Amino acid sequence: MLKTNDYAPLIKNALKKNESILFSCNCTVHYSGRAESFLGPGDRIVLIKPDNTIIIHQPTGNNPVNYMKPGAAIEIDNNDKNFVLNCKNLSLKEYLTINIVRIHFFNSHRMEDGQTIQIQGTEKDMAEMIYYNPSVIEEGFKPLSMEEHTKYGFIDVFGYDKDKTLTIIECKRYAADLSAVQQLRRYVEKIKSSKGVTFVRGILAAPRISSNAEKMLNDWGFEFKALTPPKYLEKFNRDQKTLMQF
Amino acid sequence: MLKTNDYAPLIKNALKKNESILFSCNCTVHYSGRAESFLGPGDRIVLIKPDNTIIIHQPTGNNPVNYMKPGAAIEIDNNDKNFVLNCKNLSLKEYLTINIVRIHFFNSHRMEDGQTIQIQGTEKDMAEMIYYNPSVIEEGFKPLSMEEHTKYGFIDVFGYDKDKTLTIIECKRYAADLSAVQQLRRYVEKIKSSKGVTFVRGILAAPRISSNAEKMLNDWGFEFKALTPPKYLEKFNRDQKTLMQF
DNA sequence: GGGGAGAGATGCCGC
DNA sequence: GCGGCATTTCTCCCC
Repeated sequence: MLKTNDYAPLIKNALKKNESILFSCNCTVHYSGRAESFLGPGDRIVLIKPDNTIIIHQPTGNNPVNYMKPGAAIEIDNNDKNFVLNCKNLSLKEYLTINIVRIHFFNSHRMEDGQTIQIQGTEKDMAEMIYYNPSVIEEGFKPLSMEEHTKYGFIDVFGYDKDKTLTIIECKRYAADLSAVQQLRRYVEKIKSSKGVTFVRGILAAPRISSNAEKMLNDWGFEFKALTPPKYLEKFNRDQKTLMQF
Repeated sequence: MLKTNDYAPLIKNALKKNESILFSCNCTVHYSGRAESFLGPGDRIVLIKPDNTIIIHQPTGNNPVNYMKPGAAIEIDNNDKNFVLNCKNLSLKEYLTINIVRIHFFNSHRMEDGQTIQIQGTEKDMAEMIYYNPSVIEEGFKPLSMEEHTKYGFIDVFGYDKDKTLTIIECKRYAADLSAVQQLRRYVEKIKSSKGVTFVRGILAAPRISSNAEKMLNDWGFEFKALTPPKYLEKFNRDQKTLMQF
């Protein structure tokens, strides 16, 4: 049975060998950086990755209670009284201190993973759907550009309607809120002033829109188009549903 | 040496006993819900909490590559060919499938933790600092309310300046951007129309402001006040700095 | 549950 | 590094 202090060389060795370190312990945690935080004593799971990411989880909840972004320097301050992990990110001016009382279990091992996650159903997928199938907005809509990073902002879809009126479409993959309306308003105003035209159509495309946002949208003369981001894996999804007997 | 399939009863037993489960495995992951995702084969760490949170980490990066929020139902589909964790959250219509090829290590244990993290240096701390020390904004400023949820919106600080002009202060703990200016603009316009006054001062208080945001702020006749959120633990921070020999 | 807004937001891309 | 913006954002709070 290892004593808490005995884990120091294990951690040092694992860090040197670029292993992932996983342990459970009773500890307190201090953080100082963009904000300040303190977490009193309790059992937590600590994950240290080969890129020196540090993630601390309590036994409930989706999010880590404390963490350090990749690239932290990790020092072990180990003596008869204390077992402390001092983590610093000098460029971000962030400091994390884990005071470890007892380690419940410890593991370190090398991980091999070259995969990148593939995600679909994003806002960009929505913009592409509109660009290649402009009739989902309305008949006669002719897109000119998509995902354009101009000095006027990042405009999702930009084109002319059947009456050759300049039209800006802002996509949201989730329910559109007040800030989405204001984003659209910002783009419309910038395009109006830069092109020197008095009217530009603004369309907010999203699965739905909040009541207050819809009111503001109408006040500003913009339009809402109900549209859901495409999920190309839906075939898989249906298969899964069969498999999992939903 | 356990075979991959042998872990099924271990997981079932740990779930029943409300233990936290930690394992490392080679797996593929499918997600379907708000979006769709697929992650090809590789080594990952899987954390399953007693509240049925599921978190999957790759060997690099701060954020989990896949996850399910607390409350997921977990089923084990285990036979000679496959070892699969099927996770569903019916109310959120989210589904996560982990196809496990090999388990590298496994641990489950009970965790005790009743602590809540204490954080300081938030936007609310900024608003309180202004409310109780209004001279940090300017001499003569008299705050009337703080953190007020009115039908006009959530206004950080609201009061009168030395000339008895209605003044709205929007706080940001980080660099103020375009959306912060538009948020202030929204509040000012709402208060103007609801109070029937022609002029309301708008002040954006933040550590700094982006160049474009400052331009928009000036265009709309608002003001910027450089202000940093207070960090009450700074004494601790200084001690830490000494301890850690920065 | 919806709506609004903060967060130690994080992460990505473009300049 | 800054800026602008999406995110399976997450979380909290109020109505």
